[in-house]
Amino acid sequence: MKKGKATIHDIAEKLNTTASTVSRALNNNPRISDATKKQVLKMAKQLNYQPNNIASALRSGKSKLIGVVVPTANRNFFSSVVRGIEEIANNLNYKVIISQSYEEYDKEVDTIETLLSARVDGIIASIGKNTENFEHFQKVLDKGIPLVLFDRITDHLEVSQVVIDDYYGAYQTVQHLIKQGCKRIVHFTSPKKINIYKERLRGYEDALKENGIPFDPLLIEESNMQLEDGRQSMQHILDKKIHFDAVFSASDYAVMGAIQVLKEHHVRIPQDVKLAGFGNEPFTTFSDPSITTVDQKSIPMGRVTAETFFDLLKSGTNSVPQKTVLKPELIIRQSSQSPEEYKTLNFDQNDLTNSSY
Amino acid sequence: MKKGKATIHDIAEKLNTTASTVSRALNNNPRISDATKKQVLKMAKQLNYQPNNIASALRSGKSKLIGVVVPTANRNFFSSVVRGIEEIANNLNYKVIISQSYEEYDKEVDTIETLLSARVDGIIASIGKNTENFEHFQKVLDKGIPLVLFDRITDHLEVSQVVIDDYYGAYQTVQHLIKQGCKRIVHFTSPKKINIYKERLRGYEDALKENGIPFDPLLIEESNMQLEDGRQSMQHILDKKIHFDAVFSASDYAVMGAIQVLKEHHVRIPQDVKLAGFGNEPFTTFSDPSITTVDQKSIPMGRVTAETFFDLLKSGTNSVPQKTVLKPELIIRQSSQSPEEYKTLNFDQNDLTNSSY
DNA sequence: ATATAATATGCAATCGATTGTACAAATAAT
DNA sequence: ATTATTTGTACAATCGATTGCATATTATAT
Repeated sequence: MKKGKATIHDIAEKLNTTASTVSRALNNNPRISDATKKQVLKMAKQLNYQPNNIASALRSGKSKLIGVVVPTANRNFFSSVVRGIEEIANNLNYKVIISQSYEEYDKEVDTIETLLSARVDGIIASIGKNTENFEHFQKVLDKGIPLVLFDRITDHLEVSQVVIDDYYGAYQTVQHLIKQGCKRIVHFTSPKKINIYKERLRGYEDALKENGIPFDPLLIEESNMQLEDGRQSMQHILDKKIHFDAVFSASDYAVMGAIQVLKEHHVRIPQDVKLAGFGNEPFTTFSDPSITTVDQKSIPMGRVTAETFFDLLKSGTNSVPQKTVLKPELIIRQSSQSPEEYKTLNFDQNDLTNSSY
Repeated sequence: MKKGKATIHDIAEKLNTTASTVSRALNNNPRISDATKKQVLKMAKQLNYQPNNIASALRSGKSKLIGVVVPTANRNFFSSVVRGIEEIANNLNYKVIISQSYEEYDKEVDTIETLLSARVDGIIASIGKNTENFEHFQKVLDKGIPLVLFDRITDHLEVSQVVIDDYYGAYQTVQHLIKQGCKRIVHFTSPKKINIYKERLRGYEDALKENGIPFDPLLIEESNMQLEDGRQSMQHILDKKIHFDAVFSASDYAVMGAIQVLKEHHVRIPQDVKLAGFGNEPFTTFSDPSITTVDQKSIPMGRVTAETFFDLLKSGTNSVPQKTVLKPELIIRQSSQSPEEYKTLNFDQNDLTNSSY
């Protein structure tokens, strides 16, 4: 029916006024009388007017878009952070463009480029595992475009950051395992020494030290820490007949793999070996046994990240980079302690062929 | 160092030519000589020129943005579809804005509004469970903006759609369970009779009929089909001492819950009860036992959806809506048949307190 | 050599909203 | 009543790229 979309000019014409007045009225500019505002609003509704954000963005230089770069949206942690960010952003009338880097450096660079040319007002990002060069982020900073990093951060940039205390989370977890009587604790970590894995390793080491348990490099398994990697790491430990009584994995996925392998070898969990992961992925609750893990406070992290971002947006780039550290929470489940019903399950113990642990 | 970003005017000035020539050169317009093009490209690089998509969008009416609405990005299926869409879109130099409706009707309406005012060139969506009114989508169609629906569709709109053959997937699964000897097959479905659940139920019914097995309403459990719902449904069946030997759930999450409850009652899987889900969520591979399920061909679905979308974009809205149906794939795992190693696990059978199945 | 066609480039309007400045009307101050 | 002040609107430039049309240049045909 109606032809092209209505513009402020159409509204102005109908009202025998000008576009500038209409614009100001719509933006609730104090210089416009209430009477005119009311008229304009009414006519806008009548004409089914929808503001053209593109035009507005061009003129004002503000797109009201913010780009969020995550390694993958398909991870509870990241999608929850995004949800937290969206919450805040939408309240402020900003829209969020989610881009995935898929842990690929090239994709990440591309994606930043894309967001910049989409003229986002700022960028929130978590760095991919394989990123070792940060020029693309530096470029963002150089252009004076607000940038906030969360979780996967780097020291190579002067930028606001929001992280959890990975050190503390790991430390608490290992302390817990030790309290459960474990002394030979395997640690799954990544060869990529990005901040989160470095910190978790440090927490592991310090907890051992504090309890007078010697650090044994044989207990450290490096991998990409997906499920399959966890399987291989576990298998590797078993094959080498390394004595161990617990596993602390920097990733929930890897610990899941380890559990599978242990089960296949009829190792009892948690009686013979206790395990803990990191991340509180949903499957850790419904795995059998359920998995002790560290919750990363994803939604709060999203909110805090967004708040940091909007502070930055307001204050301009001159403000000093802020680093916020959130406390993670250790969530103790079956895999690291023996609840009653579990003890009654009575797995067949004759099948314990591997006696090295 | 460099002040404001370079524009085509800056390039033109340096080259002693005009913005229009530069614009055409950058867009590889055949009316510009190769020599000039080369010069322009070189100068663009030199000035670190970055096209202003906003300006381009305003003038051309094409934002090169496409909006994708999913109930939640935090589901393997949806994030994979998005990945498929991105693949195609990025190749064509389009960017994807992902929006999540979180299965909330209001959010969905809002999100569509937001995308429209961001002036996306079109929308790809999967409808939330609670959406029963489709005016917001109709509005998109009325504006002549390309719209394609995938997976969660509706008959209330004349719109291009991409789905898998849910009927076929369910039918195959139930046939499989019957071949395994099952005759009393519980079905978990949703009270929301959206297309996918209707079709899966139909497949279930037809498979039974074809095998001369009577349909028993007592075996149908309706819920929201999250993990907890699956637990409750299973518990409900057990409490009512309804005889059954299999569960076919329209959701992987619900079947996971069912498995937990069955285990708690020391029901042996798959010896006593066989189970199958739908969706091929990652956890179905590493659950114990691993879960038979239906793969929804998410990446291909994403690709096909994107292709359908871009066809529509090219041909204009006058083209007839297309419906594409992809074949899903039944993936048989431990939960529905007895592999060798499983038989040797020897769960304690004395604990079978519930003898009603 | 002149007309015709083909090729390459420039001019200027345009997309729709924003905003600094100018101006008119209304109100207040003298 | 006249000037000063406030209040409300209008004018016109602007953001940066695109594009129909005009024009200049070169190549081809006659």
